[in-house]
Amino acid sequence: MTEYNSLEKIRLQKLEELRAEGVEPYPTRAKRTHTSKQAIAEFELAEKDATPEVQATLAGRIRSMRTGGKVSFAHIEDGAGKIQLFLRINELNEKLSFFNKLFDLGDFIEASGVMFRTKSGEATLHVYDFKLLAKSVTPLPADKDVTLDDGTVVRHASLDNPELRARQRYADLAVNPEVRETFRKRAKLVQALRAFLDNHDFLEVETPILQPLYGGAAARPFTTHHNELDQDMYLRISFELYLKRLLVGNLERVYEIGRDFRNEGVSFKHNPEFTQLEFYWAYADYLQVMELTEQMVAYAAEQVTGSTQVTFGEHQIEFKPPWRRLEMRQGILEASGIDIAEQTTAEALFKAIKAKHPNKTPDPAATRGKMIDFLLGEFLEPTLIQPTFLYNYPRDISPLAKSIPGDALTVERFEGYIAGFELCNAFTELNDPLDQEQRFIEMGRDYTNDDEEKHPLDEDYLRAMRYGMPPNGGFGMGVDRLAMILLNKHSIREVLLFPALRKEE
RNA sequence: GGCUCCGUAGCUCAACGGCAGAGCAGUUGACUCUUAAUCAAUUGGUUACAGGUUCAAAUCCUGUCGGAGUCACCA
Repeated sequence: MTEYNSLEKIRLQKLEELRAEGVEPYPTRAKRTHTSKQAIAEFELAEKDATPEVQATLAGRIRSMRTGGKVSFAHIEDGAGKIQLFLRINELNEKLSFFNKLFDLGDFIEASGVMFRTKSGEATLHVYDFKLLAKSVTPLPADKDVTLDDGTVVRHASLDNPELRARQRYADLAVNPEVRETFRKRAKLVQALRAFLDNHDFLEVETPILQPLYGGAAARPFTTHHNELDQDMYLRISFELYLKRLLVGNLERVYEIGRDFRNEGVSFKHNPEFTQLEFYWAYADYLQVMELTEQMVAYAAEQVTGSTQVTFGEHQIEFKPPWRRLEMRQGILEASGIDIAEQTTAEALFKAIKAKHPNKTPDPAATRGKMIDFLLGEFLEPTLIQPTFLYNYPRDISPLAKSIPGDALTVERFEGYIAGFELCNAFTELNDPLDQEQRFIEMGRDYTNDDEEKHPLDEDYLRAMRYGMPPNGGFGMGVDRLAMILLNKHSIREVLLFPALRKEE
């Protein structure tokens, strides 16, 4: 049974009074002829005539009320904006006090009347009749600023608590217009990415989220169970292996935008489910993917913000191609003073790091690739503020990427870095089934200490590859992270409508 | 998971061993052009939860729950 607080009890009482007056507080249908924006625009146009006559029926939520005995004002807010209502006893008679007494902030109403301009100059609907559309029982968080006696203005942010804002995103959206704007822009971002790929002849596809075997990344999966099949299933950790199966099927350019699930830590840049974009491009290599990537992201930035240059915290980020290209060996050499090409084994590399940076050493049991990744994260990554393609990665941490001809330790892979963190990951895809099988086996050996993290060997994927897979370039990007950068939000929770939270109570 | 900080009225916050407060919101009344309306009066609390120390606990201690930050983890 719901327990109501004192404010809610008062509103429930009003709800009963409304019913007693014969007013249905939740009528089935609403009517409107104009949005707030349309009504104002139409009125401003009509004002050029001597006698503007714009009749309108508006619908929206009451956001402020200034009630009086014989005249009241209110603002309602709809999807397009806010508009003021003017209610006068002359037209409404006893309905005015009915409005003053029984209507509350947060109620949805429908109001009909004629547009006019108040003495203070605001385009306003002179209300001839109104109707309740939905009673609000729980008050929305108050939003108002107050000037104190000493003259200082205290802004009472309507809803500021990050936990409440995330848990009750509906209330956050209802009272914080800038939050609505953030999510409109996020939608625009996804639209722009989709439009860009569509225009480049990529086919949008949907592959299984619920999979008998997970793969395509090194991450712990969520596990579930299908009752009728009596079989464990996994929520996907990447789209990669399914999308590449489609290349075997002669679909030359495919992409998917959807949700990945990784059963790992939560942080300002990690949510257990996140939106991923992956595409695979037959007959292309990672250099061509690089070019397409910088074009795509620049296009998206422009569509979302109107410019290829955006502000992220203290940084001005310029997305206009071409982006900086930095070979990983060179980047790590400059950032840490260690040349990974000279250290061809894990043992040698560990010694070199320990000699140079005794306070910053990786796990001595790590593979060479993991140590290189450590150097990258520790020394190089924080310095990559402007969009940068870091390319040529160690083979042993890239089991799905193709080796550089003549270099057994390195693969054709790049990651895009912006504002000091990883945005995307791409490579010339491995299409040799025998090499791929070998890599799976190697991964299994490297990860034996941690069962959940090892790359499971996907027999069906190898079978698909044996039919023949065209050479291709593949790409993956965290859409939430791009949204963070474009919208200048420093936590992934700010760009997710409903971020993962522990359950209440 | 480790460490640090936080949880007080519907919302935003004070009080930091000595009577639990303010602004907004709410309630009652006044006001026929208000607009972050104004004026007068007024309601609202198991201080997240459980235990302990103390003459006295929102305040100090322990535990639990939830959150934030950070580290670890995360190609």
